[in-house]
Amino acid sequence: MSLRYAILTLLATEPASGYDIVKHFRETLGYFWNAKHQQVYQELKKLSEDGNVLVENQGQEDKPDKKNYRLSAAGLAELQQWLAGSVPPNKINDALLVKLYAGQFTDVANLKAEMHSHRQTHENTLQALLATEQRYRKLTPAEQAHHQLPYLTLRRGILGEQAWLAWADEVMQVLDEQDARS
Amino acid sequence: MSLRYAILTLLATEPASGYDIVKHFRETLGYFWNAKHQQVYQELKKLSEDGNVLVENQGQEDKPDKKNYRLSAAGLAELQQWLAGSVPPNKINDALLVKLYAGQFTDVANLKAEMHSHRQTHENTLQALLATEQRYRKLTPAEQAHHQLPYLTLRRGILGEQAWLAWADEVMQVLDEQDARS
DNA sequence: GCCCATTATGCAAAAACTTGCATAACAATA
DNA sequence: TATTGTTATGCAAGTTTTTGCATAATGGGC
Repeated sequence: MSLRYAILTLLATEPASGYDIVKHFRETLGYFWNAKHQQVYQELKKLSEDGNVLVENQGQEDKPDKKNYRLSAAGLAELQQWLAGSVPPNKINDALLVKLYAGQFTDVANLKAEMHSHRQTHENTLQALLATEQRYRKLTPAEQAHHQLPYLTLRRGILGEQAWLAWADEVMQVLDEQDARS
Repeated sequence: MSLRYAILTLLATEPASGYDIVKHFRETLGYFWNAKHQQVYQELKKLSEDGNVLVENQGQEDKPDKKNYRLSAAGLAELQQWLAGSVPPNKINDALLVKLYAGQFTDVANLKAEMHSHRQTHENTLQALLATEQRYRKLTPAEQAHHQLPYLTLRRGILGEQAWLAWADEVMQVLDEQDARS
């Protein structure tokens, strides 16, 4: 349900195509929002039918045509109405933790390999977030103030990933000990 | 898709009813798995049809009858097959971060109230997890060793919640400053 | 020249998940 | 005594999300 509002939020800052939005989720905002392209296209269609966004077809010469979406007054109103309410706490479903919980039914080597692979992903994410933070820190105070709230969400990503990696170290230590004992 | 394996994992430790499983998710494992009761009942039905679990109707005197599910050999095999593969990295969709990101379109008081309310939830969760950790620490070394992997998932919950709260402090500080300036 | 990645959109079907309603007995509380 | 909470299960319908397929042009590497 909140995908709708995630899209409206992006469009509130600047007009974009479905492709742009998907790219944004994948490359920049993946630490707090993820969606497949089909889901985004479908939601944009609905938003368009409901009058929350306006579409403009843009023919491009060397690339496929794109549809440029921008927020309508009604769209901004709906976003603000959503913002006025409270959002439910996050639902967590973590398959990796299920696997660890059930770890006694598989071998330690498997668990170690899995942790290793996930740690790589999280390390990559953290590095990308830290690089973004560096770029933020080089902005002028006025620019920083302007992006302060998005920056706070970036901080969530950074602190979250650091905590994940600290946890992974604990896990690897225990798994190494288990390995040594067998 | 992993709900299936979360359920098989719980049943691998001990037989349980749908109600028991839901309760377990809600009260104990909510920091890494969540599901509504309907979803659990539906999945148990499928697991039963596929021969992965065995059912036994238990009449109870003062309470409604319950269905006791336990893992079959085929169920254990399927769980182990799933464990042998790798699990995809977690998909994150955090509506609170969307709201913060779009914070410029609402007022600071609203954001502060929302953060406050979420912080309360996370503090309660952390306290519950820390209490569970204290109980674990009072076990004998042999018992601790037996629950070492579930304990590692508990650590994830604790480190995750602590990181969340540390982040919330950063956010509240910024929001207080913004409030003071206006 | 062939394959793959990127840009750009979409339909159709399946699977996963939520919401609303329904039943039913007991215990505690207002 | 009426309502609410806990135990215990489930159907039916809806919404959300995923998966599979499809098209189409350009540019780069082998």
